[in-house]
Amino acid sequence: MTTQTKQVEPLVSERAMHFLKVLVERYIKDGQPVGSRTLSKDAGLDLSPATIRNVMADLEDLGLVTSPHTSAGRVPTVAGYRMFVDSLLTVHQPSAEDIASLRQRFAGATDVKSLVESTSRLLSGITHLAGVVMLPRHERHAFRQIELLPLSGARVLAILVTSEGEVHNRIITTERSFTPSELEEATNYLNRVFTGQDIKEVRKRLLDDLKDTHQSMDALMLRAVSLAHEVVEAAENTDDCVIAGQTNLMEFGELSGMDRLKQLFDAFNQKREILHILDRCIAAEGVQIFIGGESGYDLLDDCSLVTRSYRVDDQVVGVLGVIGPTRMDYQRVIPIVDVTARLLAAALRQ
Amino acid sequence: MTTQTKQVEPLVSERAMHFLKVLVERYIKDGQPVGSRTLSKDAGLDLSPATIRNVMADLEDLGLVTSPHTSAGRVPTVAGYRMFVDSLLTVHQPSAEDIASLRQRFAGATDVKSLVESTSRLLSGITHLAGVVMLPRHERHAFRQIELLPLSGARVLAILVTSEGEVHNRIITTERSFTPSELEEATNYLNRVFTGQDIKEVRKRLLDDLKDTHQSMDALMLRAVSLAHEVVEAAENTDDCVIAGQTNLMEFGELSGMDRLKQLFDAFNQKREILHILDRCIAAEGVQIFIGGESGYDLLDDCSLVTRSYRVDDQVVGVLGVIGPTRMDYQRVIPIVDVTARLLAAALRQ
DNA sequence: GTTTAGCACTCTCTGACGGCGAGTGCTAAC
DNA sequence: GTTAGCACTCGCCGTCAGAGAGTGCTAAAC
Repeated sequence: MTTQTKQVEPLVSERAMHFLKVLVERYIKDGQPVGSRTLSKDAGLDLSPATIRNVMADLEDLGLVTSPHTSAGRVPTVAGYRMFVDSLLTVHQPSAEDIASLRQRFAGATDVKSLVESTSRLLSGITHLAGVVMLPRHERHAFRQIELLPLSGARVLAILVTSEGEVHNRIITTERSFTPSELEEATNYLNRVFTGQDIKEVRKRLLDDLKDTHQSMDALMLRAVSLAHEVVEAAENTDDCVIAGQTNLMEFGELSGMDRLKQLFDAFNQKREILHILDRCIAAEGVQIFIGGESGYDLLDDCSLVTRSYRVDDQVVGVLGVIGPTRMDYQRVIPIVDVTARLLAAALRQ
Repeated sequence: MTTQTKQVEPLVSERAMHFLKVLVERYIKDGQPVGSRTLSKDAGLDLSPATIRNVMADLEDLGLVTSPHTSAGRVPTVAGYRMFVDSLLTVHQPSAEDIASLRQRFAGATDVKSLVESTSRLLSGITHLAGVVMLPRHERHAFRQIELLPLSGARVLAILVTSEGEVHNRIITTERSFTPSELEEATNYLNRVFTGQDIKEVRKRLLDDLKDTHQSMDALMLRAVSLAHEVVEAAENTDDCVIAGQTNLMEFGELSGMDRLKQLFDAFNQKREILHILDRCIAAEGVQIFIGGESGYDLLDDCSLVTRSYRVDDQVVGVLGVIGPTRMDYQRVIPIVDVTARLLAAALRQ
């Protein structure tokens, strides 16, 4: 906060930071409070445990570490992790085997949905955490083709294809039944008028048309427009995400309260809250990290979230990442999330 | 086994069966071993605990109950549960509120996939167990329409619509790229020739056509046929199932070994083994019950499975059911599974 | 002034011990 | 066939003591 130009005692010494780094690394590895003796061996500097105890007391005063009870070692706090990832972490390239595994498994995905699913599985498999990938949300979809097919009763099957090759279909129940030729006429009209246009434009125009009922459109067109409108809405509301490898979280002792875990899984199934958090990352550049309660959701109190937005044609289309315990191997996970986002973007660009 | 006509001592007395019934009911309710004292109060008959202890010893010899340790009450064995559901259970109609809840929530489902998903959620929600619903596997799909749209590169978007209103789409990479008019020609050909035919027939004919390369078909048609063939295959391989409410299983103490549960969840995610079990139920009439290891999968050792096939037009199309601990409320669950299957069948019939 | 050794203290973990409660099996009497 | 009585067996729970780990503080050493 109050960084001054005068060469003053730094708020927290270089050495203390080094110890914090070593402590966090050690804790991430073992999952157990680390004591002064252990630290004195790990740190490389030739200092006795007693000295280290003094440093630890300082770090505790700063709120960077804490001890579960009087005579246990120290454990990083959320602030400690934050300091670690912000300033202490040396992010190197993902390991050769990780990157090989990533590239290799990024092969034959046939459509967007399954590409996203396998990306999520990939993330979870490689990190042993839960992977989460938002389905790409294009800012603009170009309307390509619509097809209206009669079904039994007063139901119509509407199929909308975007220029990106996505197919959305929906069964719509109408007030009266249409003959095949009526539907064909409507189909032709819609395709003639809207093909190639941005889907949001289409939507707006459709809404306008719907309001001006007294316009020259006859009842069938009106109805057709309303059908198309429903389909367009369905196409727009495809904000969803795919979570994979939830069960990996069951292997971490620190999350093992059964009811705690149940709540977490239930939240994953609901997806709403998770999506809400991801939404907040969508605008951010580079890898985002939420540690512990930073996400604002109590449920994720002892979880961390590492995300990265991915974009196609310089336009953000989604977010992907992993969820795991605060005690996760950030050093390894961050670059993995990073390259996965790039790979997914590349795959979507086709 | 050796039921004889001569009026001989029955293999197991009427009274003992009554006690077994009461014991199972009590154990299902409380989840704790039930002792002779409790049983003597519950059973209605005016018998002292000592008498009941004798009966229990008999039941234990028959392998119908067991005690976790010397001085605990008795607990039903798999054989005990089996006897209970086969002979002792009085299945009555589902409670009024259950049936109301079922009917009410069976409303607005728009397509098959989401209907199945909500059915699965419904099952799990109402029973507090895990619900599982196989996607309907029609014996015959009628080919209705195919659409082939060019994408960037040598890729083609193929959309197949069945008479049942199901839409299958797939991106297919071809050796060379086709012009829109070429694709249109192929589309017209396929629709002209195959519309209304059974999809299996179509498949067979396509395969035949593919073999006779030297026939009069030109290269484009051949390729189009092969595209359609791929789509048809994709449409056929939609044997999948939807599992909902897995987390409900976390609330049962008896399944609470964390690693045990993880294995179970992993199996749910794989779906393969679950599907395999369900497949075995597909031919069976009425409600099927697998108790404990009866399913043959170690993973389900202390789980039971209650399933029911559902059919449309007198033709089996799928299976649905619930998975829960062996200690589940069969009396309530069985009729729920039963009517849910009927309701789903009705909904599919539209 | 920083570092270190020494020491008392605190807290967890573990295993042993014993009493309590629940329930059984057996025997003998009704 | 049924029941009362009794000894016995376990699991559960609280207590207790000892070991181990690690701290905080103080005083001495560098």
